[in-house]
Amino acid sequence: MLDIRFIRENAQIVDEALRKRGYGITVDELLSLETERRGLIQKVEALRNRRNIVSDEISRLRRSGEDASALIAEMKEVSERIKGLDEELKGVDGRIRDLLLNIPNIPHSSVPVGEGEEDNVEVRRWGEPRSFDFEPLNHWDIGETLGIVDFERASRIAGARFSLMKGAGARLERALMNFMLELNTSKGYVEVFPPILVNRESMIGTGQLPKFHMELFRTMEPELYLIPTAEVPVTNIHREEILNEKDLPIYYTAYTPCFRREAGSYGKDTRGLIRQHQFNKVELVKFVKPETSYEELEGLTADAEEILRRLGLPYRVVVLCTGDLGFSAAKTYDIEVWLPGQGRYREISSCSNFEDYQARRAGIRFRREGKKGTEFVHTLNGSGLAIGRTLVAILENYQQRDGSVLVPEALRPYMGMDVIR
RNA sequence: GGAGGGGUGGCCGAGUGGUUGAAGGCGGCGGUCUUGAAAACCGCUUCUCGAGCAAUCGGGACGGGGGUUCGAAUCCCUCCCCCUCCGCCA
Repeated sequence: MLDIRFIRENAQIVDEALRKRGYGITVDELLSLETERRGLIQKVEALRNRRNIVSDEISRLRRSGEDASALIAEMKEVSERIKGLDEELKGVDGRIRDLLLNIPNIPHSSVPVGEGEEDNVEVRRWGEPRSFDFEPLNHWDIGETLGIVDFERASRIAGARFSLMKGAGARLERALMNFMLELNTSKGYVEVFPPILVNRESMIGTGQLPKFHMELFRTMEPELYLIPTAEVPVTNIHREEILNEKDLPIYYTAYTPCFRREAGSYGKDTRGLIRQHQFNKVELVKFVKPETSYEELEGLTADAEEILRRLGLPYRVVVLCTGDLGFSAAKTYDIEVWLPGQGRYREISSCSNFEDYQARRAGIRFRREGKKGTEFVHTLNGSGLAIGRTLVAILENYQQRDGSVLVPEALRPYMGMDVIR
C-alpha cells in the first residue's frame, strides 16, 4: 500500500496515477478521513495525558493516606470519554485501511502510459523463430499423439483446466524444475520450498487480498488460501521483520505448484496447457535496498531470460503499460516466448519491481548501518520460469515432421533422453 | 482430537495493579586504560503514532483482540502460536 503521508502531500500525483491505470477513483474521501483521524488522535491523546498525570497524583495521595475520591470521580468520566473517542478512531482507522488496501501502486516514471495489452512496448527480442518445412502442430496435438499429456482423464479426475502428465511428459516437468532451480541457485538465489497454503495476512501482504479474492482457491476450517504464485509465501518469509542492511540483498528461488481460479477468463485458452487451474512454476524473489531496485529488476529479468536462451527458445521482452500493470507493481517486464503452434509470442515470465508497496503492506523493513529508525525494503519477483508454458514452448519449437520432439541440449542430462517419441 | 505448561526488548531472564519502556545478564556501539590486543572500568543501546521549521513535547506497544479498574506486563474472557504427554497419522 501507499504511505498515507505521501498521499497527503502528493494527492495530485496519486490521482494522476490512478487515472493512468484506468481506476475511476480519487483520494478525496481518504484525505478527509485522514484529517478526521488526526483530529481524533489529538483529542484522545490530550485526555490520556491528563489521565496519566492524575493517576500518578492519585497514587501519591493514597500512599500518604489522603483522600483522592474527587480525582477518581473525575477520571472515571475522562476514561469514559477516552473510550468513546477510541471507538470512533477505530472506525475511522478501519475505513482508511480499507481504502488504502484498494489503491494500487504508482507506476514508475519509465512505464509507458496506455490502456491495455496492445499498448505494451517491446524492448528487445532474442532468437529467430524457426521456419518449418511442414505445418507445425499445437502442443496439445503433439502431447496427445506422444501420449505424454492426457486432458480427457484429467478432467474426469478434477475437471476442466487440469492436466495429467505421463511418462516423458511428467519427466519433462521434473527436468525443467531441476534445470531451472540449479541454474538459479548457481547465481546466488537461495532455494526454498515454502507452504503452498497460506493465511489471509500473507495474501494481504503481497496484494492478492482483499481486492482479488475471486482469483483464489480457498479452504475452509481453517480458512487458508492456495497460492496463485510462490511470490506470496516467499515474499512473506520476512513479513513483520526488521532486516539488517548487511543482509541485503536477499535472493530466493522456489519451485511450487500454483493455483488460480481463472474466473473471468472463460473461453480463453480453453484447450491445452497454457491456462490451467494448477500449474508448476519456479519463482525468483528479491529483497533489496530502495536505491538498487531498478538495477535489480534488470538483473532479475536477465536471469529469467537466460533460462530461455539456454533452452534455445526465441522470446521477446515487453514493458507493461500503465493500464496493463499489475495492482502491486510499479514496473513490470513480461517475457514472451515464441509458440509456432499459435504463431505468436505468449507470456512465460513476468518480472516486477514492487518498490516498497508490498513491504509496507507486509511490514518488511531494514535498518541502515549506524542510522536510527527503519526503512521499508523494496521487493521484486519474477517467474524463472512458468514450467507448464516452458514445456509447451519446447514441444512446439522442437517438434519434428515425424511427430517426435527433440530435447534441448541443456535439458538432456535431466531428461536422460535426446528425443521424445 | 484429549490433558497439561508456556508466550516479556537482538538473545537469555526478573517482574508486588500505581515513575517499569520495563531489574539483571549476554550481545552490539562509543570511550578510558594499553606499544597493540585482551581484561577491567564508564557511557549508550526498541519500534511506532501525533504536534512542531527545529530543539523538543505528548500518546501507544510486554503474542493479537476485548473486559474489569481512577490506573493493567500484572486480574478476567477470547483467539493465535510454541512446548510436553496420550490418541491418530504420511
